[in-house]
Amino acid sequence: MIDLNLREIRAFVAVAQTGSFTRAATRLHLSQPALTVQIRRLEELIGTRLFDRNSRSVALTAAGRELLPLLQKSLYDMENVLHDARALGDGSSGKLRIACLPSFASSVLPDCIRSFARTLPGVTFEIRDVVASVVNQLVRNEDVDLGVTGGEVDDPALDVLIAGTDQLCVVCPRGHPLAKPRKVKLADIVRYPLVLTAAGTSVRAVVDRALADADVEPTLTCEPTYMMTAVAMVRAGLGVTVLPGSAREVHAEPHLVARPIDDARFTRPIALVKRHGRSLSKAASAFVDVVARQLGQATPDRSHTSRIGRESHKTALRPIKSIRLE
Amino acid sequence: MIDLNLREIRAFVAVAQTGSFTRAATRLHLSQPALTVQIRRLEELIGTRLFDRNSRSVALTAAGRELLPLLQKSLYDMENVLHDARALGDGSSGKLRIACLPSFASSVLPDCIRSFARTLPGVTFEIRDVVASVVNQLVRNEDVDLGVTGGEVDDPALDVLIAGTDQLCVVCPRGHPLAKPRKVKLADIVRYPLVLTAAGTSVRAVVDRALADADVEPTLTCEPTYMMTAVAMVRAGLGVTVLPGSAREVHAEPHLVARPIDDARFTRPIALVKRHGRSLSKAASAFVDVVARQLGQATPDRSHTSRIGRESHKTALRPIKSIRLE
DNA sequence: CGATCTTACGGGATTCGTAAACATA
DNA sequence: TATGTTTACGAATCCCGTAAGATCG
Repeated sequence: MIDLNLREIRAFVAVAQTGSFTRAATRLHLSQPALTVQIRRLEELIGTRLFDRNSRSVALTAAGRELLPLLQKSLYDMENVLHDARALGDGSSGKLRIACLPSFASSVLPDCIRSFARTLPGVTFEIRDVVASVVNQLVRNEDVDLGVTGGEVDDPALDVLIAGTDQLCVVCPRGHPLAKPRKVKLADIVRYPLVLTAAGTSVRAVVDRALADADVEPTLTCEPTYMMTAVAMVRAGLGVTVLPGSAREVHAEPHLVARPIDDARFTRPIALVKRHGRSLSKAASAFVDVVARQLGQATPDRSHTSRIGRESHKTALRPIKSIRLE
Repeated sequence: MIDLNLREIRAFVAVAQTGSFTRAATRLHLSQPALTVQIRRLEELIGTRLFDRNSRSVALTAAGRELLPLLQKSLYDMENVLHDARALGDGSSGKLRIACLPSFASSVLPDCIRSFARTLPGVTFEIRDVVASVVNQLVRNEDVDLGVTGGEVDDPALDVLIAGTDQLCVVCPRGHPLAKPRKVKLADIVRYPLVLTAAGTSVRAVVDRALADADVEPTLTCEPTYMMTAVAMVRAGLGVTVLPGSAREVHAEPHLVARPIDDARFTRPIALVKRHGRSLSKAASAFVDVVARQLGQATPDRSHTSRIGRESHKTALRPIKSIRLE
């Protein structure tokens, strides 16, 4: 194994280019005798003279002439890689892999990425919008760097970086009785036929538990897989549905209204998680900061009851204020 | 400027590949704490963690994962270049550029190359067969590593490595009066019409000086540029010619005889030269040795008078014994 | 003789190995 | 608790800069 220093190659290149030890030493910010030693070391390492030199002239030997372009290219490549490595290190480049709940992916996440890209434009993203259980699995397997998941996180393989809650809303047509009262209670909701997303999502888990708690059994009209389907069914008058307030689908229908449910059980835990035992890259922790800031700005205000339609489209790029930091 | 050691990259690769500091240290013949320090140095240099590690597991970080293939490739390339460099250094590869008199190029040189290639097959050759003055100029300009030149060498820019003489021969038809006598003298030759190669060659210079010395003026039938032309003219009966005994053309005509001239002035100095102040590569000095050995074997014997024809073709690959070491 | 490379040498930084401390499954 | 990483520290080495020496044009 050849123990070589990049400095020695730089020294060789510098002497070859300047044709003088003295000038090369100046360029390298080195004393000239030190350069002599470096070149000699390199020559001994390689096993041949690289320069024919005397007090008046320095010239490449045959071996040096053949080696110069090769070593120069290797040095250049290596320096490029190290440069890239530094960029990776300080977070100014790299790829951030994120698994994310669909509701978050379609609401807060795009703004986070936009905001993030303003300060670190070199970072690219790989987003996977999947249900909570898959998010957890992807983070566990280190297939992603960060995960936005729903439900309680009690997996020791997962570290919670940001915890929050997502306010669940009841979605009903404008003019529906539920659109009127100041506070919507669980008891009010179960009076109407319900459309609920299929089992497996964290929202459905929350709703089922709350219903079981209250020992009520609502009429289930339908159990679609996608939230957008649920919205369409409500629009068609098949009943009302319960969705995360952060979900973009909630605001997609002009004739529907979303109202927060005044019941502590109807909040869904949301967490930004990473794999336990794995550190975050600079870029990743910068992203965590961005998400925290984005959510920190969020004020749980009337936007829950905001009417859907042109107004909401105007503000479509602003974060949806359903998620609250804990 | 990043001051990096190849050892540190090897350490990174080894740990990444083995997934363990201990195993990597063993592979690198290093104590494990030393490895820890090396990795830490590299991490500080790059500015980011490369491994997430605790007492039970070692895993690449995101940055490490992206960097590993890049650094591995750079390391691989660099090691290849260094390997090639060593091969260049010990003479087992490289290109040898030689400028050479045509007579030498067609006689002794091919055997030297063949003999050389047996021990150092990795070395390639670039041969230029040119007249003496051009040989000298090419060596002076460092366009070639070695030169085989004719005539006295008094250029301070040229170092003589091997000095020898080339016996000049008179070439005449079999049965010609000059083919008979035991010793051929200058006076014998000038009785016949002469074919002499054109001015500029070292042979012509030698002959001209000898003739001037003796104050004789021969009949010049023709002054061809190429020795082969001279031989053809002698074959056609236009006269006799004087050629270096080493020239292959001398033996190309079955009906001609070459006889050494018994006159000290009819020897042409031959020298293997290099550029003054430039060292020889390992391969080059090995080649000088081969040439010396080849010429050392040469015995200035009856081969001068050897009849031309099938016999000479049989021995065509053996060195032509006209050149004598000094 | 002057410009430039080489050698000599002392001080400081680097790097190694040993031993002890520390951490995690 | 056992395995494996990190920290601590002394010793050897490496590497630089200064100063003196050597060499070629």
